[in-house]
Amino acid sequence: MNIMWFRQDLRVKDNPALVEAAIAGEILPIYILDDSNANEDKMGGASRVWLHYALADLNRSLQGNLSLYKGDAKAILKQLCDNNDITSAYWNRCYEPWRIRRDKDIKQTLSEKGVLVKSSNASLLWEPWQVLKKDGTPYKVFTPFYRRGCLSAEAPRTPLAKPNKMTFVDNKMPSYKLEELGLLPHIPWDKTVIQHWDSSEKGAEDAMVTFLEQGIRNYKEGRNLPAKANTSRLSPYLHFGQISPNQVWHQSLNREQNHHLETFQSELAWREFSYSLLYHFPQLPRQNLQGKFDRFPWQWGGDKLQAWQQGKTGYPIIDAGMRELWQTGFMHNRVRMIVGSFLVKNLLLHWQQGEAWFWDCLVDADLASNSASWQWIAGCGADAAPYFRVFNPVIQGEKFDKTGEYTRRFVPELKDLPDKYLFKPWEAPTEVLQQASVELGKTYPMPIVDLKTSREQALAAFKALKNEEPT
DNA sequence: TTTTGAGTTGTTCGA
DNA sequence: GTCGAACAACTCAAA
Repeated sequence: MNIMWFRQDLRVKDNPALVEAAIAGEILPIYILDDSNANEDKMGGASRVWLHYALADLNRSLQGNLSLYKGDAKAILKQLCDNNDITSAYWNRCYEPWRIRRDKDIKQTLSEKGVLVKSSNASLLWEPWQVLKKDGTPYKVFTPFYRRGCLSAEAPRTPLAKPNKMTFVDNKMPSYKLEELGLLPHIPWDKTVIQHWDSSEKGAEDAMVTFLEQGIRNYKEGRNLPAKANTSRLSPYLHFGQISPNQVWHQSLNREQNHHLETFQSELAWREFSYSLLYHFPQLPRQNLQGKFDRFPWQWGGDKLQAWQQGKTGYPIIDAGMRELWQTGFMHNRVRMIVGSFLVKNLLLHWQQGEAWFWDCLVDADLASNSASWQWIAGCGADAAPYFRVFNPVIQGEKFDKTGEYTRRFVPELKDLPDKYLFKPWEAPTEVLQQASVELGKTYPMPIVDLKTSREQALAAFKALKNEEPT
């Protein structure tokens, strides 16, 4: 019999390893919650909730045959082989540094036991080792990575169908019930998050179809407007592999090409770029990619970090974003940039604290995308924004949430403020505040930093960094 | 090796 | 209100 080890590929359609296992013969499908090898990259709270429902859905697709385990993957796989007559094991590749290390070790161990091991690519359009510059080194700038590296490489494979026949066998080794994995929190905050989503494979396909039929129509501009449904919202499904980038890529290529579709395709390529960075620079989640930023005077902890996390900074667009994150496990991309810039450049807090908070709160938390994006906004990453690019939360709010629909949705205590003052309530005349039942410092906080002075502080710190002698 | 052109997402200031 | 320049050079990629 053949082990099909599900990991970040929780789907039955377009699953190369599952296809291989089905061809090989009888399948023993398993999932292992491996916290013991993840160390500081252990899955966050929101991701665990998503995973819980994704596993339930996958198990249904496999007619209840998915065996669940938790613990060290190598030990569990060895036991599985000892308890069953295993001839081969199939899985799809993961790219987090700890998983690469672990899987390499497991592959060797199983091979030594006489088990045939085969891994496939199910989650990237191009393998990170495949897209390199002519001199064999990895790209550090997105545009040439995508245009020359990706688009001139071999086209991504076309999606595979669900295996038309899957034969399952009895697993002789006892496994866990889904509830016993302990993925759901003790305090039931998960209900409010998960009600915003259909975290199934079908939900992924529905989201893709809805997006490609509706949201894409005005994607290029609309994707910046957090009140609009112009973004794909596919990120959690892509992270857990409930849909593959190949399915999305080919569905998008099947349509008449225009600049909206091209913009969306390049967003899929940003995901690839993040994975390439993580693969070639495995220190990405923990170290500044540009070493000189090690001397940047970023701070750690304190009241301001807490205010940011709780959505109580006194800047409405920031607070709306942070509350969207807390309530739904998601934040619109434009707002992620605004809150990120604010944390790093106005509060002067280290980007790793933002990364850690997102990691815990996002249902789409992804080591590659999360760390590459935080380094980008902090200015210390690959292809990073110039240091003088500091987002102004008032202007950004006025520009991208003109009608205030998004901000009022998540900061309802300001819903009666007129548009003119919605993004800067501290400038509103007393009678306007009274009329809107807003009492600054009571019903809504005063700004925790001054935009002008904090901006100047950040610019000065960046400038000092530049002028310092290299160590 | 040297040269050349280009680089996701912004803000402010002054004309 | 609108528009262009300044912000600061630097690194990357490719010819």
